[in-house]
Amino acid sequence: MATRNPLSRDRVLAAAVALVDRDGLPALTMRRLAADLGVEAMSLYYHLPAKKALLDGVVETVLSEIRALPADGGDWRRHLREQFLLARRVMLRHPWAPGLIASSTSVPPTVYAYYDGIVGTLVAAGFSYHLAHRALHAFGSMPLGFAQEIFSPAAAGGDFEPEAAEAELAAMAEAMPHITAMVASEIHDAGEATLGWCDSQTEFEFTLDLLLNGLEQLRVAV
Amino acid sequence: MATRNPLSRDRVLAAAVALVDRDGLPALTMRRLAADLGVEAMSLYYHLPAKKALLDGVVETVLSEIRALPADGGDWRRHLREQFLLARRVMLRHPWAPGLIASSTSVPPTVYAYYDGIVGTLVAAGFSYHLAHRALHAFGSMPLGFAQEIFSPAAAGGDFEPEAAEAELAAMAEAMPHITAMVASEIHDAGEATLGWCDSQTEFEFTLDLLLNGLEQLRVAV
DNA sequence: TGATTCCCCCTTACGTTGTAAGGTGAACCA
DNA sequence: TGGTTCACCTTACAACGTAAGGGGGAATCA
Repeated sequence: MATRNPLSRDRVLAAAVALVDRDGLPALTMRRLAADLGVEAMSLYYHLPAKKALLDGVVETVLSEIRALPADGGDWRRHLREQFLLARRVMLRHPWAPGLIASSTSVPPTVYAYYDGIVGTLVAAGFSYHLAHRALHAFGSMPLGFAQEIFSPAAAGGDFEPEAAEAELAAMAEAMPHITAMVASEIHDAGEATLGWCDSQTEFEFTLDLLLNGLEQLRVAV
Repeated sequence: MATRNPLSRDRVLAAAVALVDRDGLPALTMRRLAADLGVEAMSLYYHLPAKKALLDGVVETVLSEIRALPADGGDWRRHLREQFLLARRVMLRHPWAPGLIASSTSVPPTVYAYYDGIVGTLVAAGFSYHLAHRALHAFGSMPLGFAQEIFSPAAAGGDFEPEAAEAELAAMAEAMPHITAMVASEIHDAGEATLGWCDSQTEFEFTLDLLLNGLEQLRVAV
């Protein structure tokens, strides 16, 4: 029956990513992953030393989808903007990845090389190493395509009005008048293309431009 | 002996926070927590429905340490800056909390009230609701006292040179020349008060001011 | 006072998890 | 041909969260 195709670290990791994409992160157990590969759980340990290594490998696999844009001579802001938005599309394909990346302790080596390119872009644009360093920290996780926000799209936005009774809603409005007014104002002004009331793509780009423009001002101020 | 002091949700949560502060998040199991309280594991289920509720409660307990500053009439930037730095001190007391908060799905109600005060500060300073909304997203997790960065203090910074062989270090320098130069430059310029080469307090304040100043410009531009 | 109820904690047990220890057959190399 | 190595398997264990139900002491009610 078919060819005798032995496992490999890469095949295991690819299957793991596919599994998590399909059934979510909690579904990634050694036994289920092995079953997907037509194998017993302990067989995975020949290719990976432990579950932690599996998770690290999954992170590494997802991050490898982020390709570094070649340096063009143009505006550094435009370049990094495109780079980060490109990374963001990778994260949208694997919505569970930001959480996993944030919880993983070590940073894979490929990420260092990736960040090196960003620093290169900055210094080529006239940034001092000192300011480039600050900029890296200020970007936070944006170079990898996500901003770690407290209000996840699922938690906020959708759940605001649906299942709340009218009395609760009134109490809520009294307890937090400003947020209530803000939501009302935003819903009123929205109207057109916005999907819900929190377009994470728009928020991402807004924050990104805020940082890029702020850094540009610091750059020329020297 | 002593007095017959029954458990309560609050006592359980307080013990849980103490346990995690002492032994780390993975040590928080129902059995260990019960043992700390001189009780059997299943007894906890009388006060909490499940482990998830325990974790939510722990998050809630930590966040309750963050007190909202009373609104003063002064500069909004100064006010929010103090507020966020005050929140940061809470997180420094519980370094595991950011990770737990980020991984928790729902946002406790107290946080909504807290964010309401921030929106109030912004609109009182002349922000439109629209811009205040954007600002909230841009702040990310800073109102709670932390910025989710990829390079954790433990991962980067310290581990850069200690255990690397000279050959590896040279290869690393070749593979990522910009970061290498940046580190060298920063170490050279540091000298004085900075602890290591990544003062997270300084980075936090830098990013915070970058956002505050950028938002101020957008505010007056309208 | 005696009976009942409720509160608070306990014992036992189950399924699932990651993984240590060691076995097994095929392929390969001497 | 006999040993070594590879790739996978079987078995087993400790620790996890938690479902099910028991028990005893205090409070409440007749």
